[in-house]
Amino acid sequence: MSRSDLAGKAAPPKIARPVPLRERVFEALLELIIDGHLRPGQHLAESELAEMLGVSRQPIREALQLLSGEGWVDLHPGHGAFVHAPTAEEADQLLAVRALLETEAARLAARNHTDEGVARLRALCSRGLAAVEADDIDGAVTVNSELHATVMELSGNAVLSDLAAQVSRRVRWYHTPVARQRGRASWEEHTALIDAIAEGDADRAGEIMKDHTEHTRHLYLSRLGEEEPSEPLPSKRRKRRAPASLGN
Amino acid sequence: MSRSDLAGKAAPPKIARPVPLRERVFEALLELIIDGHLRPGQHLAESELAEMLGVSRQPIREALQLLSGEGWVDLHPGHGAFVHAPTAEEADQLLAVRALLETEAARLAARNHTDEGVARLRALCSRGLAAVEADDIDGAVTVNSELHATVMELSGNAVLSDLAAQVSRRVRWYHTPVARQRGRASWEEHTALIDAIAEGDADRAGEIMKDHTEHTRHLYLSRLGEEEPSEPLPSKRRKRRAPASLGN
DNA sequence: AGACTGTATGCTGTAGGCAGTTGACGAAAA
DNA sequence: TTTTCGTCAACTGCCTACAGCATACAGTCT
Repeated sequence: MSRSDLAGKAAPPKIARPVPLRERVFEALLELIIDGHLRPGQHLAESELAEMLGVSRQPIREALQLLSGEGWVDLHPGHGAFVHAPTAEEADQLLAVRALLETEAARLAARNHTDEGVARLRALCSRGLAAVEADDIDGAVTVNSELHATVMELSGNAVLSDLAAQVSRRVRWYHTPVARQRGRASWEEHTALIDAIAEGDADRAGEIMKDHTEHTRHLYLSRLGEEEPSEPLPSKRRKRRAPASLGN
Repeated sequence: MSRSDLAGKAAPPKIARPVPLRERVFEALLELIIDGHLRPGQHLAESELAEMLGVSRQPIREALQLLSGEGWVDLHPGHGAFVHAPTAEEADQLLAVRALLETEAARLAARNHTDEGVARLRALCSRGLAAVEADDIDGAVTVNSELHATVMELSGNAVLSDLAAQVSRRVRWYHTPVARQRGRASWEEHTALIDAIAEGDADRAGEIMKDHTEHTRHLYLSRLGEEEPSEPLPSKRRKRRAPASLGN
């Protein structure tokens, strides 16, 4: 039976699903935000974006709401969307939460480790080291994300994985410039992490991951201190409110 | 000057901002889902909902996307929205993540504790105990949520708080029936937790919160085992695919 | 001159409508 | 009887249009 053969074989690469327009708009706007073309605090008029991207307002609206859900833009009812203005305090909190989630994931991954999973991790680690040797920063960052995502997957907790994915995406906003400085050291820590996971040593894996993420966190904070000496400590909690009327 | 008088006085209760329709639709649909009027796996046709609620399709769409973002419905491009079918495995993972986030929040809250914050916690605890004594389950659940939310707030990490809020809302889907059984014990643990926070003992606060959340988690799992003896262990990972599998 | 009010403009929120696609049912052929 | 193809209905995705509100400006009155 030709039919059952097809049904039995295919499926994995969920073939040919035309990507909804709202998601392409989402990606486009996200890139514009990360690139800095749309600057923090800037008001995003739907009509304007619609004309700019050559689509109607509807997909724009939906994309903006997706972006709002992930914290990239702030939605003020009746006033529209504004590019989220990340504060030093928020970045710190984000990195702290990431550390927490990743640590737990490493612990769980060590507990549920499989040969196949460890092999995938080692493969990614090799690729990452190669990228660093070749001075390919973007590649290294990408592989780094994949590796952390894989650890998440191996944790076996899908909910944890989803949450961490959200957080990681936001973290990558600040992460790229830091990656250069971390360089090799980061990947040596990865190797140690994988060893711990392979041995099923949950506590050690968690500890390594915690140190690993805290390293990047502190590196980020120190970098920030150099660049913006005016606000070295995340103390001021200035809520940026865009329209005047919402002010008080 | 009459003007400055007015400006100086009012403001606190952010007067009369007409709630966007999509949010009211969101609430309405959420209630329908939790109530069980919309059953897991059910297909949600936009036109149908629009007519049912007496609004246009647009706010329905936006509400569905909000619901999707929080995991209440699954959105399949080209096929529409389906009420999410929670599995035992997912519930367990959700409760595990909640435990993780709450534990960290308790630790941070203890570190940043203030007299004012502790006072608020104690007030909530009293209200909760009163509700339990009066056999007011719904009230107890509400106060319980407020208390946990307050601990989150006192942690000082807004990102952590947002994530936990998401998770908690989903947890409450299963939580209500369990609350009855937890009863008094839960609130005694709360009291101990607040004491630890008041003393600034981060480790103890974290430990208590961990035990506290794990208690409810295990209670939920054991309850589940009684009701659905066919699936006592969260082992089967059956990925439910909406369009095709609606047949079975 | 300063403050207040009326008007105008731009935006968001919502509605309605059209085209493309998907899935199902039924009819015809093997 | 089973398989396959054609037709049809329903729904989603997207676009356009309108109403309500907020803000900004200008004119007028004190």
